[in-house]
Amino acid sequence: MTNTKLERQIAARLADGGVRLTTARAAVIHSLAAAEGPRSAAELYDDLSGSVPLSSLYRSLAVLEAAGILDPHHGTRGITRYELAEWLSGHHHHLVCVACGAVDDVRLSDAIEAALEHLVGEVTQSAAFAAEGHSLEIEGRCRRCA
Amino acid sequence: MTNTKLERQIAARLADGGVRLTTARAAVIHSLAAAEGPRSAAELYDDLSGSVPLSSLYRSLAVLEAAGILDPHHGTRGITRYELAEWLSGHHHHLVCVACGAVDDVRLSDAIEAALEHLVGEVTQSAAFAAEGHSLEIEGRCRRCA
DNA sequence: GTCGATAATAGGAACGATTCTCATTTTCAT
DNA sequence: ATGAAAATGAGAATCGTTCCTATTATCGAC
Ligand SMILES: [Mn+2]
Ligand SMILES: [Mn+2]
Ligand SMILES: [Zn+2]
Ligand SMILES: [Zn+2]
Repeated sequence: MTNTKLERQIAARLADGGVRLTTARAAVIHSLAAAEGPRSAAELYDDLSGSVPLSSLYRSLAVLEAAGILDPHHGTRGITRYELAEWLSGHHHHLVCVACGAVDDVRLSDAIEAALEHLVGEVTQSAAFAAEGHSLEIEGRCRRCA
Repeated sequence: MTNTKLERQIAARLADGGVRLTTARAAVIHSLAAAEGPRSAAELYDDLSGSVPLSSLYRSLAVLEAAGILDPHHGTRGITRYELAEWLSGHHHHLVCVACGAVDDVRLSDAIEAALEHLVGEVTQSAAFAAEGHSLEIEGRCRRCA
């Protein structure tokens, strides 16, 4: 009965919403926790060797997103990838490969992140827009596609 | 025979690639040039009152993207929106409404944009990643959804 | 522990955005 | 005007995703 901090946080949040942590949902969460970037339904289906049917997988993803456990990320070719929500994984940004579409996480140093938040604040002061968050995507070529 | 600078730039680029500037393609470009943010195929179909069939519209968008005239933007619910490429419209960023999905352009001041580029440079120096561009999306609520 | 209410699952049908196919039409250079 | 190449339009096909429904698992009350 391992109980990491992450698992406890997730269990608590799900219990809060009256959502059950089933084995399929736990499997999805473990795959995503181990991943180095957001994963699509198809990729997770592979990761889980098809042990969770696609329809159930999609439902799990929707439920976990609604519960605030996962955040969706809309990438190339209309494919949605999911990752642990930032309150679980920490705030970060993405390196997106323009050649293969792979997405890797990148964490900014505190100084850089602070500077970025400052920029966002300055931008939205003028616009009639209530900012709630930001995401910086750096586009380029990954190792393999370099 | 109006010939704005934008039209001349586009005509030249298309000629370069042996791509014809047909009336349908010109109509798409005019709609996008007038828009205040990226537009989806369905939205353009509306803008053009169905005068360009959907299949042709999609083909036009693909051709214009391949020619470097348009840039795709992948948003919520697997919907791709297109806008004029930045070498035509100028570099800018986006305000994305988390409620309705609307996307508006936002241009950063030179000072802020320079600071942002500096941040991106610092980030990618460490990562094994050849950065080619960046996009900052500010998420929040638009006027209507506030 | 059993029971009933409620939540979750599996499988497939249905859906919507996008792409493909192909016969016809338009365009351009000659 | 003529022929080659490019573009079009209508619909079929594809693909990611969502919906439906009958069945099964889970939880709390007894
Ligand atoms: Mn991430
Ligand atoms: Mn834009
Ligand atoms: Zn790559
Ligand atoms: Zn809105």
